[in-house]
Amino acid sequence: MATTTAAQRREQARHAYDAFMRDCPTNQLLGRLSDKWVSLVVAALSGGPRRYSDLRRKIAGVSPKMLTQTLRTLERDGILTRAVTPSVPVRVDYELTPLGRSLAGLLTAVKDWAEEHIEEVHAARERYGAEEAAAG
Amino acid sequence: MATTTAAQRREQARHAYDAFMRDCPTNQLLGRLSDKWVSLVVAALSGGPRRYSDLRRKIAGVSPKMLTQTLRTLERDGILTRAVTPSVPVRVDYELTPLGRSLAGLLTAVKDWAEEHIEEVHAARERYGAEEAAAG
DNA sequence: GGTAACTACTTACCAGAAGATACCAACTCT
DNA sequence: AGAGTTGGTATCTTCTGGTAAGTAGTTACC
Repeated sequence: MATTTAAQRREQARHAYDAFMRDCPTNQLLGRLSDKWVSLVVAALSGGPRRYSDLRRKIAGVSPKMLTQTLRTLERDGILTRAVTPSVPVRVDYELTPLGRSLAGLLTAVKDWAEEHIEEVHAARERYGAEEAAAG
Repeated sequence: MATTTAAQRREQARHAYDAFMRDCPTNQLLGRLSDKWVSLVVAALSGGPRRYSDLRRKIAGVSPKMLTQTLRTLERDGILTRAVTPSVPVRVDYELTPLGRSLAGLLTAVKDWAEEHIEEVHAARERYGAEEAAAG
């Protein structure tokens, strides 16, 4: 009976690592995931594969440097795949892996939260500013 | 019949804003939420109110500068409240607002994902490194 | 009475990361 | 021949985050 189910192993993993610890590798991983460009790239790819220039147009304001950098680290971490088609001109497609798709739901949820609650946040900022002025 | 339900207004809000746009305020908000310290602070407070030094101990490796900065912006944005008790020595409690609690679930989900999938990410990095060496 | 400790910060400094911009090579289209 | 497409580098400047030290107000200790 030395069998361990996938659920048990997941439960073990949850307790073996703690992102609150500075030297825990999950702390570093959380730092990578907590990135605006990561959120936007993963959200953009959640609808299906996209090309480099396609992502550049979709994610307004991203510089080629940051887009390439973000895509490379996400590829390295197994979140997405990079497929080069040696046509003319060359064509590069990016697509989420199953691992990436499991993450996409969570990151798009945060993005959607921002879109849904921006007005409450703005209202809070105005209240904060008013209190500051009254107190100052 | 000019009535609009809360659900309808939420739906409108979802379409009025687009975090992919550089100049959309939600893009900026997403940038604030996509922060390691924000994730850790909100996750730490999701279990109930905590004091400053309590947070400092819980979130290993955070500097007083970043902790204060993070707490101030989250207070300004209506995610948490700051309550000063003028005892001796002074005591400051931080607590999530209802808005903050609605966000906490999403951010702790990302943190939990990191803890659960760190080994898959490590495996992907090793594969990537091996391919690089073979190709290089 | 001096000084060490506790609280919750603030400030100054600097390395490294992020961002904007320009440029590249290869090819097609007009 | 000149402009436009592709998927990026290279470079320069600005900004952010980490480190380390200082601050204020009170109390406990010797």
